[in-house]
Amino acid sequence: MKLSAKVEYGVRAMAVLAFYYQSGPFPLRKIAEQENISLKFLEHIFFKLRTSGLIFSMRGTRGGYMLSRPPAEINIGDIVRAVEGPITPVDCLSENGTDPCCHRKEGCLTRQVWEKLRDKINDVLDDVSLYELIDFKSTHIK
Amino acid sequence: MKLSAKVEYGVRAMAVLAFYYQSGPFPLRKIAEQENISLKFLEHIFFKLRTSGLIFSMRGTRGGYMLSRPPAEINIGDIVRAVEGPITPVDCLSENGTDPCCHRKEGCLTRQVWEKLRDKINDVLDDVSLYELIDFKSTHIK
DNA sequence: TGAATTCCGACCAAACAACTAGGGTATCCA
DNA sequence: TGGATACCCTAGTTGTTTGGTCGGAATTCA
Repeated sequence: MKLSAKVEYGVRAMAVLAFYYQSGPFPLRKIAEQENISLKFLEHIFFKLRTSGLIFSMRGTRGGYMLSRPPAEINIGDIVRAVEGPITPVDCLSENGTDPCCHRKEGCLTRQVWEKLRDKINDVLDDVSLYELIDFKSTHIK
Repeated sequence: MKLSAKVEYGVRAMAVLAFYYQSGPFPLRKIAEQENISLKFLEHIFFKLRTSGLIFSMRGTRGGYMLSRPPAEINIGDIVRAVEGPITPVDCLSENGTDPCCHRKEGCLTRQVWEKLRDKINDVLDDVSLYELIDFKSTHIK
């Protein structure tokens, strides 16, 4: 029941982008330095974030990444799902019906528990936006 | 963000024990057959369930396992934590303070999100007891 | 005794996670 | 135009976890 390091890094990196939103494209190298994350590793994460449409990129000497929506419109759940894929506490809930547990949708006793769990996890993660994250920072740190 | 197969098996096996509660010790081999789980693998799982105090065992020819409390007093969260250990969405939340994220408890922006996530997961899992699981079965299947 | 059962430690193979390496390509600016 | 910078892509490496097996010892009961 763990999130991966990729997700942690992804969220922290996106928080940086949120903080510098409206300052033009922000280079990955700086994020890597600020957050002490391997640049090469971050590249992989940002590939997923970009193909998920959460950010866009600009190449060249003054290039970098930018959020494609305002921080208030990007929530943690978006980032988690972009980096890790859809949240499925047990394989039984994913759509490829190749597992023996789910022959009978009615008969799987535990299924409804896992469904509720999945929904609640999504709820929590979708309830916090990047804006709230950096707003907390501004209030308590700066 | 996945539960392990151990947890799935553990919950299903505990549901069987709940169903045969008050019928004396129930042998692991029968559970393995009913639920189509490797007996040897189940042994590992039941070691954890036993040392966590959720079940007790009786050796010998008519031995087996029994719930140590009524089904209504054992919830899914108990089983998950017994088999997988405490739920910690990110390592940052576990108590060994060896990670770089948590020098400053106040400054970790994302920490409160993960804390809320952890709490909600526990809430969902603690909200369903074995009794409710097998009661659902009795109502809809039998 | 012998069969059925729990208990216990070691072992193993495959998958996964967390990086790392290194080059390729596009773009920008001077 | 040319070099600097940044993004893009493939693949390998290393260590841990997961899921599972094996063999055997201890215990109980008929």
